Amino acid sequence: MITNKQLADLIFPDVTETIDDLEKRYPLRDLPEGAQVTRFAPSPTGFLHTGSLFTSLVCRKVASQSKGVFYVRLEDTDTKREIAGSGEQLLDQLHVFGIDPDEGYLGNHEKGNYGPYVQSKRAHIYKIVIKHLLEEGKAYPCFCTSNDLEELRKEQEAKKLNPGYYGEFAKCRNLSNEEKYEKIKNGEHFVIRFKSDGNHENKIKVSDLVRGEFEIAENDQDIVIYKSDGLPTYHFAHAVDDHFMRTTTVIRGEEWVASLPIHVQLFRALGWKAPKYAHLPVIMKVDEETGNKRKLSKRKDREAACSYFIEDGYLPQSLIMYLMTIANSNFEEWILANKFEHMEDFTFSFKKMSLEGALFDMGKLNFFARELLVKYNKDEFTSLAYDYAKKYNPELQKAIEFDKELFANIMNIDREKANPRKDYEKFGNILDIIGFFYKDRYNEVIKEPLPFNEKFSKEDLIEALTAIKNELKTNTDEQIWFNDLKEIGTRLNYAANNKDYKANPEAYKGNIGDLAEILRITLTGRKNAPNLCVVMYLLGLEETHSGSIITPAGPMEKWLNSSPSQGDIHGFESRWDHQAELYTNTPIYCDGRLFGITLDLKPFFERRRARLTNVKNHSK
RNA sequence: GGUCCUAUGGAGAAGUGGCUUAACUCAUCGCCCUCUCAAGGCGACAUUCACGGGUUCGAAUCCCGUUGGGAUCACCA
Repeated sequence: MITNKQLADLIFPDVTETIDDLEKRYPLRDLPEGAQVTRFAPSPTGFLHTGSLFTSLVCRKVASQSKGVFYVRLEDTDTKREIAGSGEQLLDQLHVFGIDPDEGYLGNHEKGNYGPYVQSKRAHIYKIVIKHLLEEGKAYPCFCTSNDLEELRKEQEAKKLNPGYYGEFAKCRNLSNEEKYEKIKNGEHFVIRFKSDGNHENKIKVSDLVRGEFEIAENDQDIVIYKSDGLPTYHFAHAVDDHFMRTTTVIRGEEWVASLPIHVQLFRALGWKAPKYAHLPVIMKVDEETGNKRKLSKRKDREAACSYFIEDGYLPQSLIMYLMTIANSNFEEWILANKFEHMEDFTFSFKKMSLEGALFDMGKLNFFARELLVKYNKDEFTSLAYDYAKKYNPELQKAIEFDKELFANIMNIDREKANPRKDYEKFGNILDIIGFFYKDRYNEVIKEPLPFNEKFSKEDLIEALTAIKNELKTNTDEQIWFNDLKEIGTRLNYAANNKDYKANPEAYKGNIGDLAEILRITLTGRKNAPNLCVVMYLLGLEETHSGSIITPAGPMEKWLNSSPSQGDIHGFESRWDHQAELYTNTPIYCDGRLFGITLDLKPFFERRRARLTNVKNHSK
């Protein structure tokens, strides 16, 4: 007659310690009343997922505000999926987002008295507990092969029964100790299963910090707790680790709700008090193919990886702020009232968390990101942008290094003032916005057809630009500059103010805004660009062509004197397709410059340095 | 398919039986301001809370059913 003890000794001959030893080695934590011990337990299988960042944010917050402990545990029991080095990376990324654990696995080292914090290094601990379970007859070795299990599943499917290893289907459960002993002696591969005493018909009450109480069927599956590779499965490791690491609050993704009965059962069988659970909703996105919501997917969605936001030049804090609005519905009002500052003072509550997974909202992220970025002065902003560019964006780095002061001045347009512009949400697309300042990016800027208002004919545009070219002078004084523009406008019959124009639109060609827009589009290639007066100054256009702003080179002159309807002068296709009814196939796009205007910026860039300082902002 | 969760506008949501002719934020649109672009100010955007029943003097709020969405059913976590 083989006893459980003998069987356990056969399987784990080296394990001599007991659960009591472990209890002593990992004593209860000495923490103030109400302190929560939370943990983030990632697998080293890749980069930090946005959902994981969300979870760890909540963990960090809950621990901090209760004066508890937040630690990281590496769950590396799946050796097949493990990606070398990703554990360290995970920690680095958390740090970038300002989430630093108090304890646990910290990448290059461990900290704390409840370790090891890497599961593969805890194998001996799991064995102690499993041996105990074996001795108590609450666990047993199972010799079924994957083929056996596959057949079992097919049989169950045919009979329309719940699939799995349970009750009468749990063949190895009924093996005698002699049989088990024999098989092990013979070197048969085995796993260890937990012997479930649950009944699928029974409902148990479970409680969740965000969902409240609900009922769920008892677990009747004899789940694997010890794999043939000698490592535990998640369920078992969770029970053991969170018990001995003295976790008070398990915060994890919603996908774990379904296995809660297993965990509850495990804790009960071990005679341990289960932690509190909080299952967080998953961040979703609408799938473009199906139109349905689905979990943010690392493979399909770039925003699923936290690194994307960093590489695109978002301030980490903006993502954190956005995630917090998902975490607590009252956060948004709070942070608005607090002018986007000191978000660490916000009190998080599980009750204010929505149960449904929110759709990731890029627009809202951008909103927070702009509000955050607008707080920096030009030098802070420039240095942040430069730090980013050096790491992730060589193009931007080149632009900044070309002339750092110029860059700072561009960034300063309408910045250091009461109601600053909010042009930038991230550093990654800055060049798309201000590329026109840089000569070597100019062709990029005018790649698309320029968005001139269709109400103006080509003749109107020529007239306006020619006048501007000849008469408008760059000025650091916005008032003078604009008066000049108005004068030109008035002469060409553009209403000097909007009221006049609105009162009698027929009497005018357009209003001064239209004229400014024509100039803006010509200079910048866009309908909205920073303050034009400053733009002109920074472009250094005043030094060319005896004070005129636009330098017409050969093609322009040629074109201005040619008839608009003749054929393809320079071999470029028409860029005016949107005005097809007027100018179909009219070749007015010359030498890579729209409208035949060659903005030959070279001299400006060569001579700019001297004039870069002292740019006035004339907004009140 | 079984089990669990869930359902308020384009998005995030407040709302727990009468205070709601449904807060607030983002987005969108409009107006105002203005000397352009912004910024700012103001306003519009769910006569209705997935649908169908019921309870009630009264329901977005409670109950039942239907439908939709999500999660989960591994020697993965």
